Amino acid sequence: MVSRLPASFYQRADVVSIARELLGKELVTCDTQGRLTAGIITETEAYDGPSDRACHSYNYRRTPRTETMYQPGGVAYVYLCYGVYELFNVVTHEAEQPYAVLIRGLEPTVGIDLMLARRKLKKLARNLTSGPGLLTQALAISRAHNGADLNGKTVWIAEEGRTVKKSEIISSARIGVESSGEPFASLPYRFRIKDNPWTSPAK
DNA sequence: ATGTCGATTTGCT
DNA sequence: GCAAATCGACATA
Repeated sequence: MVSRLPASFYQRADVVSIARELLGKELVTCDTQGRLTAGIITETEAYDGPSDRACHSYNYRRTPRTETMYQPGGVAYVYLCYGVYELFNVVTHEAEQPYAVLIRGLEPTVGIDLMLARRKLKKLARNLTSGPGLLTQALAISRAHNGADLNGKTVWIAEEGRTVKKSEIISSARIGVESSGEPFASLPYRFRIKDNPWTSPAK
């Protein structure tokens, strides 16, 4: 909850390693009223920059939306998906190298009542934070956070969380990227904590 | 200017 | 199981 991952963690070149290492870390937000909400990261996906056709920055595509991905690692990339849901990513690598990790699932830890209220749910269940478009609602993350420094005061990722052994990491193909064609659609860039129920429902 | 499609989720059939 | 919601990016005109 307290000690934030240093910029050096995000600015490494290997986005796949970072996606794996983010499992077990704690994603925290602090809203305008100073209320904290957080959860352990249970599921991630790596987007391998210009060489990855499933990535928004494929072939160095540069638009108002993708501009954030070109910032130095350690900032948030939040974009609107299907015109409806805001998805939260962690920008990695150095400036001008557009790589990112999508956060797809959280195990709620702090401010559960507030998260339930934001999601308009009665009881604690997987659909509170397990899914990329759901966890942003629960933590009140929006495009206002796009470009936010992950070492700042509104959103950050804490080192303490849970230790995840390599043997506990399940890798598989990413979700919703079939149309990117092979080999991109089959790359094992989706990572989950084994046997953790707080992972996204999509297969 | 207009049409299609997407790193998703929900609600209804 | 499938369509709707509806913004940003792209292709075509």
